[in-house]
Amino acid sequence: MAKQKVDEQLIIKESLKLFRSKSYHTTSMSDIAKACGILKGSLYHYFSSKEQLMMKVIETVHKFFKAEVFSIAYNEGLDVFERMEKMMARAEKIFIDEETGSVDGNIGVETALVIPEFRPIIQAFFADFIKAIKHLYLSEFEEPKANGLAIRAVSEIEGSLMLARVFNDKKYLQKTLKRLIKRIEK
Amino acid sequence: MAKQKVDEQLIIKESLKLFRSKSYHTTSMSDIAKACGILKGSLYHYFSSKEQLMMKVIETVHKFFKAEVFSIAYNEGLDVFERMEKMMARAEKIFIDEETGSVDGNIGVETALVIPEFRPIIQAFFADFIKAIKHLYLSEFEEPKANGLAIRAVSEIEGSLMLARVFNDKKYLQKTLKRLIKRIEK
Amino acid sequence: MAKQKVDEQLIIKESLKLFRSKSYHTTSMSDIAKACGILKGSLYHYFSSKEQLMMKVIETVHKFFKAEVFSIAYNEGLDVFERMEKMMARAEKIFIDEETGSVDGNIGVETALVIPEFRPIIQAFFADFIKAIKHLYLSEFEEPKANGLAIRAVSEIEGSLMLARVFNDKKYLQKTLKRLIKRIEK
Amino acid sequence: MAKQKVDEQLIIKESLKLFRSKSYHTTSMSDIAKACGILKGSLYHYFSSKEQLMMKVIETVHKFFKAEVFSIAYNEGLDVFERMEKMMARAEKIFIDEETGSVDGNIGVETALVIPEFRPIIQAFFADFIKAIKHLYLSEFEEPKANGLAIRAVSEIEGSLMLARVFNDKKYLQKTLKRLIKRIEK
DNA sequence: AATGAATGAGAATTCATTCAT
DNA sequence: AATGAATGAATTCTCATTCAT
Repeated sequence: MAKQKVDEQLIIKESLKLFRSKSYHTTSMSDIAKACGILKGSLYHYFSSKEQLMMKVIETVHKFFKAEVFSIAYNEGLDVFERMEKMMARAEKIFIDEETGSVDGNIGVETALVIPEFRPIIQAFFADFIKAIKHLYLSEFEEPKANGLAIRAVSEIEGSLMLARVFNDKKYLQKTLKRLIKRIEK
Repeated sequence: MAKQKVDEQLIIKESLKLFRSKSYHTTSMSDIAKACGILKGSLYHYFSSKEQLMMKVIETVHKFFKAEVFSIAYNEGLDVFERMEKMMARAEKIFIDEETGSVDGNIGVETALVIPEFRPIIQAFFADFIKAIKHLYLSEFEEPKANGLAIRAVSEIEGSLMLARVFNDKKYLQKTLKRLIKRIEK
Repeated sequence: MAKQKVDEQLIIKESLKLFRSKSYHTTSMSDIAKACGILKGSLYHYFSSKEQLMMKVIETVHKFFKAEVFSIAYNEGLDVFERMEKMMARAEKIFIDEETGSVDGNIGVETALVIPEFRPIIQAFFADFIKAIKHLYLSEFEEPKANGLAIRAVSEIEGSLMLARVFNDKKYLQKTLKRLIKRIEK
Repeated sequence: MAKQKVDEQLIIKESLKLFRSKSYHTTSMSDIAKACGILKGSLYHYFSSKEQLMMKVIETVHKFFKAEVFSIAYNEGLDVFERMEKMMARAEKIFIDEETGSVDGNIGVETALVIPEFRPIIQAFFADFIKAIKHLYLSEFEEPKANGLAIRAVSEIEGSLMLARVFNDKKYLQKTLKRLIKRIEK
């Protein structure tokens, strides 16, 4: 590791890692500070509270998915099937830790929901997720149908993500992603 | 027998309520004691630790689902469609709080991933869930196919449960359950 | 073990074992109850408090040493050397656990001294210990000298008992006891 | 540097006082914090646990004895008798509280037998104590004899320390120390 | 006598946060 | 910006003791 210049981005990156693997509640500010190579007190120069930090983390994830995953759905240069294929491939890469092969959580959505402040940003994330997939289905289906299919797709992804974590087996997720791609083909 | 204010069952019941609405980590032993009308220390008469208590809670939920939900899948007195219909109806009732209409968290899933001791019991729960649904699919499909469909069904249920919580709208769950019933029909 | 009829004596016996191996402060009433095969609350039928129990334990040890060890010093049927020899042999047997060969503490005198109520009974014990040895020395030495030698002997025994425990090696004690016997011989 | 009320050394010093007068088990972290003028939680800035603190305390005592007492035995500038005399005088000053005149407990000996982590450090302390006295005896006696005499000397010191505490009378210790000095003379 | 549920005070420890330097 | 000492409230857990049955 290079001698890290600590900045907001680094803190968010390290927090995300910890929140994903250990969940929000079992990650302490101390853990985060240690991961960043600074002291606990110094975190408060960048973020006024742990909740604030978490919100920035969720927003960052949201932006990242927007730029790296959801955007693919709107890429006019590819056909619908190609877009779905690419999107699912990208999502897979993000959800599965390249080094360990283990499946990382979605920042512990379940736990996060306990804190009301987090709800709107989590909602925004999933709304965009659904919207992107719906955009693809709209090429083939009418409005209410396309929306339902998108919700179902996101449900399947999130549910299989959970099973993958519970059983410590990325296959659960991978099969779902493949199935979703095929479903477009028809 | 001595003066008896509470018993194991009451503590488990109150803990379950709290764990479902507030999550494991944000529920303190103090909260539980208060809900039971006893003092913190008295809880340790019944359960040697918070983790122990949580395990009993998960086991209780597991047993309850076995008796009240999964068992329906094996009821030879009904046809396969009726069984699925009944099962989903029963699950719906359990997942949705009758009084508030809000969707409760799926106890422990989050913690299972953080506290290793919980993992096996959570796995057992989902294994039984998948098995029950697979049993229904086996009337129509061969072994590997039936298993895949069951995993997919559980994924959809869990994923839509999550969306229902995120958006505070039970419809997400209800639509999924209905869809699963219809899927059998065909 | 035969089905123990619980009585004061049994409780004292089991407490002594625990206090000697684990010390007063790290032995809980629960530990004692368990060792006796009864419930915590039942202990209070026999002893009004943990301190009360400890006092009875010390007194019992005192009486036991009086009857089994110190009395030997006053046995006119033996010569002084024989008495010392027998006394030390008896003490050795008591201090060293026959089964494990490990050296048991003196009910944790150090710890016990923290509680003022225990002091007089502990003093009485050591006063009698010194008196018995002094009685032997009086056959050869005058009053102040005999007393000094006895105090020194008890110091050596207690000090080497401590070293034996610290180094987990009964040799420290055994050598001291042998030396004390030889010292009489001259 | 930040606002500084206490430092590691102060905490160790205050802990030592308390452990010596009240023993490890009856001294709470709260007691220590109070003695240092800080809050309980702040102690954990300096020591990660009570056991850790105790270990540092024992080590500090050990170092102190090494520098202030045991070192005297190796002082080539003095003859053997002078060294023993000085060493015993120094030890006396340490064992007897100057203000109260009472004999303080020998920190940790009791706990060493109950908390396994402490045993090695307590053993190291006594090994060094024996070694120092043995060094003096080696000027007059051969190897095995010198060792035996040193062990005996330490036994006498520790045993009389205990009697001094039991009878609340420093004479027990003082006489032993004097006797040990005289024993060299001959 | 015995039970065992309940108490209530107190233990060690954790942690988000503040703030003087 | 950064430090790191200090806070103070909360957390899990322990334990001697009480008492209705």
